[in-house]
Amino acid sequence: MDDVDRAILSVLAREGRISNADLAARVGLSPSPCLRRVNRLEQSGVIRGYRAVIDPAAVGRSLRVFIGVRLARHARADVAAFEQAVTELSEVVNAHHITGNFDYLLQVEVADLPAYEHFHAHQLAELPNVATVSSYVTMKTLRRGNA
Amino acid sequence: MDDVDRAILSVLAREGRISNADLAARVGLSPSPCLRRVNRLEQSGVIRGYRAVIDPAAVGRSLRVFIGVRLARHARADVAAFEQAVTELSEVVNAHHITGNFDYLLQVEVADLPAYEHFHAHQLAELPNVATVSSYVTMKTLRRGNA
DNA sequence: AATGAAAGGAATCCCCC
DNA sequence: GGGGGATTCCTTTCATT
Repeated sequence: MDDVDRAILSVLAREGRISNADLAARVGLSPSPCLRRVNRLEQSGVIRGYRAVIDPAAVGRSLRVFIGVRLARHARADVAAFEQAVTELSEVVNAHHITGNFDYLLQVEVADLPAYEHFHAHQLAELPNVATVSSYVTMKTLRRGNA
Repeated sequence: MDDVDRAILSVLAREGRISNADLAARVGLSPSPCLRRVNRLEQSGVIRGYRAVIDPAAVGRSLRVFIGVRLARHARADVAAFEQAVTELSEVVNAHHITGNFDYLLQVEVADLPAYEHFHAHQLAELPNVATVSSYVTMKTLRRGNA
C-alpha cells in the first residue's frame, strides 16, 4: 500500500466506474500495472465493492431519519434478538452499536412523514427489547458520502 | 421509470461495476437497450455516480463517530457560517440538518480515539457558533449501505 | 514491479424491427 | 422501446526490461 494505491483508491471512491485505462492515466501508470493493483486491492479486501449512488427521491425514499434506540435489557440473548430483527428491516439503511445516551443509532429511509409514522408504529415498536426511540428527521443534507 | 429501470438500479446499487453485458442479462434485456436505459438514468440524475466502497481501516479511518451539534445562535448568517465551516472538514463524511434535540448530526471518520480527541478539541471546538457537542462512538456496525 | 504489444472481449453506435 | 451487427475502445495476458 503505497502512494499510488492511495491515489487509485481516491479516484475509485469518487468515480467507481472509471475505465482502467483512464484510471491508469490519472495515477500516472500504464493500464497493466494499474489493473494489477486494482485486482490486488479488491482481493485483499481494501476495496469491498462498488455501488451506484441512487437519488433517494427517485426510488420513493425521500425522507431520511436517524433514530436513537435504547434497549430495555442488555443480556446477550436480548441484544442478539434486537440486532437480528433490526437488520431484517429493509427501511434501515445503516445500524450502529454506539456509546453514549443511546444503544443503537439507526438510519432509515422512507417515502415521507406518514410512511415514517407507519414504520415507527408498526415496525420499530414491534422490535423485541426496545425501550425508547428518539427520531431525528433530516431536513437538509450538507454532505453525503466522502473519501 | 418502470420495473426494468428499478431492476437496473437494484443491480447497480450492489454491483456498481458490473459490465453492461452482464447487467443486460440480469434484467432480461439485450445490451443495447440496457445501455440506453443506464445512460438515461445517469443523465436524468437518478444515478448520481458510482463509488468504490473502501475498507476504512485500510486508509487509516478505523473509528466512526456520530456527533450531535447544537448551535449557539440560529440567525441565518450564523447558520451559514457553521455549515460552510463543517463541510470543509475532511473528517466529516456526512452532515445533516435535523429536527429534535440537535441541530446537526455529523458522521466523522478518524484513525482512533486519540485522533478523535484531537479532532474534537482542535477542529470541532473551533467551528463558529457551536454551543454543544455530543459524541456517539461506533463500537460495531450491523449494517452499512443498502438499497 | 512497470512496460508494450497482441488477442480477446466488451461498450457503443447506427439502423432496422 | 427493443434487437442485431459493425466498429472502436478497453481489458487482460505474456514476454521483456
